[in-house]
Amino acid sequence: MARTKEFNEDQALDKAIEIFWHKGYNGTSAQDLVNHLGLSRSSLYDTFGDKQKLFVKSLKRYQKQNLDSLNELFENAENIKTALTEIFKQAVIESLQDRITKGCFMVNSAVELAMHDPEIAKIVHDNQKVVEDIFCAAVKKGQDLGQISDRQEARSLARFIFNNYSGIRVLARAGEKDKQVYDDILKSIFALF
Amino acid sequence: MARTKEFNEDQALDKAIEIFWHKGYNGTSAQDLVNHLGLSRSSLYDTFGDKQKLFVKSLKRYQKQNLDSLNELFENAENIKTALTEIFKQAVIESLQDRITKGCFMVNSAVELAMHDPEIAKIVHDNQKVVEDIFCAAVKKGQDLGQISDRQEARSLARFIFNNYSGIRVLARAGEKDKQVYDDILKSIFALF
DNA sequence: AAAAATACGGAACAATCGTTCCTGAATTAG
DNA sequence: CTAATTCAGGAACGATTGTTCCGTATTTTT
Repeated sequence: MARTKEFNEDQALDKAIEIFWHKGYNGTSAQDLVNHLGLSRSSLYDTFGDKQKLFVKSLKRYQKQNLDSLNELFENAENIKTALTEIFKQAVIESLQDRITKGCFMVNSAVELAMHDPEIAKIVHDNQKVVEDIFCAAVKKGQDLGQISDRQEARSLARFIFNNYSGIRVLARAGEKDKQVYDDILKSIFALF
Repeated sequence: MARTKEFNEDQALDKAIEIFWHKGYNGTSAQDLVNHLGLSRSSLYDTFGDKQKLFVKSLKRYQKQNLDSLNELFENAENIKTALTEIFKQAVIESLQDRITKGCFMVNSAVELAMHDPEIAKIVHDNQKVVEDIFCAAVKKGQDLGQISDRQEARSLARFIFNNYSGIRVLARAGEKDKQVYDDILKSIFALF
């Protein structure tokens, strides 16, 4: 008996990801959301509750999207070391080409909010754990296949990779546009494998 | 013929650093500043102009303090590799012991503001350049003294070090309290030297 | 002592914040 | 058609935002 929803909730969430990613939580106003999502104030609050709930939902969706593509990458990878370089090279490409560089939504949120919002802190921490596990499994596989040096323990390498990924995303967020800087970092990172 | 200032401007700036570091720019209200600095609203605005100017002054002071201690560390260092490990170990100690972990004020500011405030972007970028140069000079010296492997170029290693330092500070800001995580990262980093 | 200058606390500002509510139009199912 | 539900738009909410201003107290210099 009801009118059907005219907007796609997931599409709206994708829009929310965009603007929260770009401006941060505190930097995004309710008016920004109305403008960017194309929803009315009322629809927005009826659908998502409030700003914090919308943010959490956006961040979780972003996380899922990234984890999915990360898993897919490693599943289809013949060479693990190549796959790892692809991840970093992709991050570099995004950092250089984005006219407005947004870095990583998860990293940005961790820095801005993890200390002050326990719910965000949990998401960030879970994400770290899961990504680390994915890296760790991949490294192990790579070591078994003789594609990655086993002079370092897989867990240790995984954490190291995660750390450098965060660093590069911060660099991007800070607006670094010199490809050589990224390439130098990558060169050092992969000297370890 | 004038009354003298009753508060120390530098001490007030140190207080401002504390609260901006903890809560971020957008997360810190004028009332927060009044409460934490112990100044009246009027004195605060008379002395520092406005919130943005106060933030810029705070960040610059923080930068100077850090650069000074960084330079001092390397000047007095007999062994460069040891000095580098000290820097990271110190960051880890701070990350673990701080009941409320604040990460690095410069990294936090880069993530929150560099995209949206050109003045902050310039500070962040300058800082990156200067720190990178300090690291680079130190690495070169270390390589000359045979304390650091010269399989990697100094500039590349310097950027790599900077990147990992950023990463660790993000990890701290995200609330990571597991020492093993940091130690694993450090182990990988210094396997390269 | 008089005059000049500054710090102070607090009132007050307009603007914006996130949020709620109301109205009327649109669309669906029975 | 009727009833039910959701839409959009905008008015309005109280709270908080960053900022300004004023009156008074305090201190310094002449």
